[in-house]
Amino acid sequence: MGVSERRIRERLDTRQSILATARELFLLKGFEATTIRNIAEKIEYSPSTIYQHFKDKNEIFYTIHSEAFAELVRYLNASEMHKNPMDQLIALGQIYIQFALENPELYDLMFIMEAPIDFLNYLEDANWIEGKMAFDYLKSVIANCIQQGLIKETDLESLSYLIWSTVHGLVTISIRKRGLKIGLSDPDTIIQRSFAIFSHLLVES
Amino acid sequence: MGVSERRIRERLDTRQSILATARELFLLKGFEATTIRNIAEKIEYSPSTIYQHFKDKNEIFYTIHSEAFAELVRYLNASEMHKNPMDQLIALGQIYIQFALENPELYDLMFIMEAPIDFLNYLEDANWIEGKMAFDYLKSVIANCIQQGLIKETDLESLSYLIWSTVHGLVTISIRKRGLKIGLSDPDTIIQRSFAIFSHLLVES
DNA sequence: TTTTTTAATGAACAATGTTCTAAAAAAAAA
DNA sequence: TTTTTTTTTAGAACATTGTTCATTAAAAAA
Repeated sequence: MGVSERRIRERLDTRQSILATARELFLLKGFEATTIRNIAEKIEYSPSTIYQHFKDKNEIFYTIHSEAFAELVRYLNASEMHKNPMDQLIALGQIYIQFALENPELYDLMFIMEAPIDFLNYLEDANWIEGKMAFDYLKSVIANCIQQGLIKETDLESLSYLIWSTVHGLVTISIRKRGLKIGLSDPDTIIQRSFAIFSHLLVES
Repeated sequence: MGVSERRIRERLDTRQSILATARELFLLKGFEATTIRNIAEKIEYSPSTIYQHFKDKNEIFYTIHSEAFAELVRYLNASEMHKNPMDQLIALGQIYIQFALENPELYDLMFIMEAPIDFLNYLEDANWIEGKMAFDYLKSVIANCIQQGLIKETDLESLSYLIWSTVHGLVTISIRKRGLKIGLSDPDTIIQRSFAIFSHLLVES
């Protein structure tokens, strides 16, 4: 009897349409401005139906957040064209910045907003697997650099965290509008220029 | 007639009590959980009264945000005990990190949250003077380092932005809880360890 | 056909920021 | 002192929000 299979499929379909609509509205109007009723209206269901698929609003956006990591990984994969791990590391940083600036709302969801990550606290023993995997990948590339003597050996974890923090800081100042109205000579290129300096610091160490 | 003076004084008093209460509740419960009605109840006025002193909720918290910069400056002043500008620069970074970790909600208001800074967009030709002044101060210290040959000469603006971004990134990953549940060996010291590496990169460049 | 399980809804709740009109209080004028 | 004007405060109201819950509709199983 394929009847229960169909029902499962249908259930998954509405779940997917909830997510797709939530994502669309979120990218268009932001997290707070995207309401459950907005989503419900667009998929032609009542608001209550959404709560049969997701515990609350945070869970919806945590799910989108997770899917966004697949997108980031697609971006980051382009770095593997470089054989030299130092080149790859720098490419990784540039691509990370590119992703953040091209998808500021998604980046927000992934690395800045509290709401989606608070959902993790609701689960017990929940690890942030998407973040952990991305960070582990960064660590592995840096480990290669150290192994080949391209970077002076230091604590791998600290150095990785530093590099992540630096690119994260560069893009979040911009995303949260703290770089504007501060008297920069050329606000549009400041991130690239700063990252270039950081790259030199790393290479020449 | 000191009557109008008294009225002005009284008006300022209630304004101050609004701010003090808003700040108190904000530090206790956060921005969203601090409601206009909360504040009104605590100062024993009706909610509408608050709107005679502030345009909206964002303006209240923009004001608190501005006052918080005075607190940050108090912290940063301690760096002037160092005569060597390189020592001062590193102290500056450490103090900045200390301020952020000791006052995460204030830091949030100052450098992460959109709401208070969106208030600036409401004004025309408004500059973010608090942020600009702090950034200019950082630039001046770095300029001293370059002048004394302690840092290889590069673009002052980019380097300043890089250093700010790095410490900003270090603390915001922590404040927005992205450093947890990522498998760090010692999450409590990762910021210090990473900043130490960054300091070495700067000194040895 | 009847029973049982599942899905979906609509109404309702409590809370929010904000506005607007009416009342109260205070100051100024008569 | 009484009246008028101005300022201050309050209270009700509005439109929204996330979320819940009892009820209805639909589908599947018996």
